[in-house]
Amino acid sequence: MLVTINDVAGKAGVSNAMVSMALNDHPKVSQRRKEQIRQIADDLGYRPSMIAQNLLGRKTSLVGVLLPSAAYSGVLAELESHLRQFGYNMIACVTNHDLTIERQDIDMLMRRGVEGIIVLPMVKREHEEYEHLLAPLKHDIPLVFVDHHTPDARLPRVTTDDAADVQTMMRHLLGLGHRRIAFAHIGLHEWDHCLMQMHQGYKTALAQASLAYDDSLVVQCGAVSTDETKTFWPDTVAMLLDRQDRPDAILAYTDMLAIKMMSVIHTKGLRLPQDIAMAGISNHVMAPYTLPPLTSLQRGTEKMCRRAVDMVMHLIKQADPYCLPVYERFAGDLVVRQSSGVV
Amino acid sequence: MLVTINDVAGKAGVSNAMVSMALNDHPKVSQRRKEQIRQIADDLGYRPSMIAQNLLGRKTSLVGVLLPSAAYSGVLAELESHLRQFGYNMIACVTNHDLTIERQDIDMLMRRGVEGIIVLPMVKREHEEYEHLLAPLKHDIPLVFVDHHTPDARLPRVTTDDAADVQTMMRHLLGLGHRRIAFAHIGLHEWDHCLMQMHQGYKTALAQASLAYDDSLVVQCGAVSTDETKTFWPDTVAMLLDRQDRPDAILAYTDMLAIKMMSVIHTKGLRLPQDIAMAGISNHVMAPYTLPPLTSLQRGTEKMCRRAVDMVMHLIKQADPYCLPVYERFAGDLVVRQSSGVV
DNA sequence: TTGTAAGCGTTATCAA
DNA sequence: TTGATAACGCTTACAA
Repeated sequence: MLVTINDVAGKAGVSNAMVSMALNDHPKVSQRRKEQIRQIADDLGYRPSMIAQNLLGRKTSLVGVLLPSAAYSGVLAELESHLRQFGYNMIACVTNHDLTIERQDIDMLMRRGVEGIIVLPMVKREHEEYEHLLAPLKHDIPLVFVDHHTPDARLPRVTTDDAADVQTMMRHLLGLGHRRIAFAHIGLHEWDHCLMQMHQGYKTALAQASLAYDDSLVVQCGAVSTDETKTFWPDTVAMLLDRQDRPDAILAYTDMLAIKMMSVIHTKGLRLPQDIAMAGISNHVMAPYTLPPLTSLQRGTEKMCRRAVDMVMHLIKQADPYCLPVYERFAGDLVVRQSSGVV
Repeated sequence: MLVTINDVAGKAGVSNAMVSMALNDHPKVSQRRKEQIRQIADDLGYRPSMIAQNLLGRKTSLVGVLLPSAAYSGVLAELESHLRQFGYNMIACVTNHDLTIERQDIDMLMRRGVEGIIVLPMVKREHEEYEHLLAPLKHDIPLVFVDHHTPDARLPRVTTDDAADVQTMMRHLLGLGHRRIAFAHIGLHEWDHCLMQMHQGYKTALAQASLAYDDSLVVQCGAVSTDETKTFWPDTVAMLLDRQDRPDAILAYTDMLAIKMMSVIHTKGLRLPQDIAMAGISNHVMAPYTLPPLTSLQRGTEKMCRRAVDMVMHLIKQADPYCLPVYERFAGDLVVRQSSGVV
């Protein structure tokens, strides 16, 4: 069994209240007593139970994180590192894209007394499926959405700046003289906010360069299912490459997709970047080692995570879930390598 | 404020004990009462506080996970998914390879009443630096080490079977007729248990094939620093490829390293796998899309994680941290692609 | 069948 | 300066 405050009090021959005050450096306790009690507490290896402390006040120093799948686990570590700067710990829940599980997890988090919740995006979430997420707000437990499309614009959220990032990459490609630039993705759906934004960024960039938008250059080269399994359609890519009016550059919506496409380009015997240029987004660890090294874009994920944590912390202090300017986007940085055709 | 059991009791005009029993389906409560009380509890949105519940018994349904860096975050999600099968939740701590932080985290986890702790490996941990890890054991809180070299052989631990995995891959390469097989890594140290095991597996495989061990074929092609930053030494790889007695195959200790090395092989104008074959370990998502697709080995990480969770669960029930056959290795599965030179 | 009371480990508010 | 005592929200004997 763990040693309690009463054990210390007993050994020291004082009341437990005395021990509590001494260890919390209360001014009304004499220096001698403090030292004596601290000594005994140390000897016994006493450590105050946070459970008991939590029962008193509202402060559990706990934040819940809901993430849909292992795919986001990198963000988990990122969030934890920031949370601990504030002395907070994290209960992580992998909801597996399941609404029922998400509901149960939120319930559990509230019952454990978390002070805030950070929600990462599910692949698919309909608008009406937000109700359970709003429950914590009723109890003044703030929610922050990360990379997430929310139904209520007043809810605090942070995202990467998908449109801006695509525009940045497009400007780079256009600057290199590419004119027919394809945009490759693995699924465009109403609920995929990120992809919609990217698509928008693609169009905007073309418009700004006074180029016509050609719908046939936006191609789906694979698919994601709800369990995050990704399929890749090499045949579609091959068809794209075989076209008379082959694009002179392809912007893939992730580096992973770009790399997969590059393997098709290579087997087709096309030269990269002379025959066709390639660019990805996400700056994957592998990007510097592809053939040729892949031009990419380092996303603002880290900044975004940090801000998400700052937001929860702020909201926890304010106890008003609607007190912030609520939507912040974080743009990334271009990483130029050879695949885009730099001279 | 959250609604408590007393709120329900007040509204129902009964004692709080009544409510507790009714909601816990205690036999000594009449059916009518149960229904009535449940109705009111639901109306009020009452959910019992786990904090209060935790204060009573020892059961917090909480397990702590210590992981050194974001590099292991994939394992985090894996562990969480298994833990939740048992109704347990996870507090994850990223210790950043820092012993002081690890000590604080363990202290925090105990004060939060976790029932068990799963420890992932630090890059560097000296034997004498285990004391703080043993503290939980003194309080009957079981520890399970994952992929970890422990000082006390009686401590429960699971690892991937590094030696066996390398042997599996070596057998594959030898079976294809390769004789001069190099082993590439990014740092061989006394404390890097995994790499030592792999090295051992490499030697064993050679011995079993009645081939001489050539120390010059074991080459360090990069380095890891304590903050997990990995450097790659292309020049060393180039030198290896330029040697008169160039190896006819290279086994890299991770796919990442293999892919980096392949980029050097390509720029040297050597053909893969005709001039030199390549194999990696870890079956990276990218492995099927390298040029040529990389032969690799899917590690037993998932099985290992599942077992780690099973072990903690078992130990929690047993309350005896030394009650298990303690060391289990999980071997992986060969994934043959073209880079190894399959005909 | 129901209510009362004690206790879990703390902290805080009183008196002494 | 110190020691009782109540309180936090819940469970469980025990008494009614």
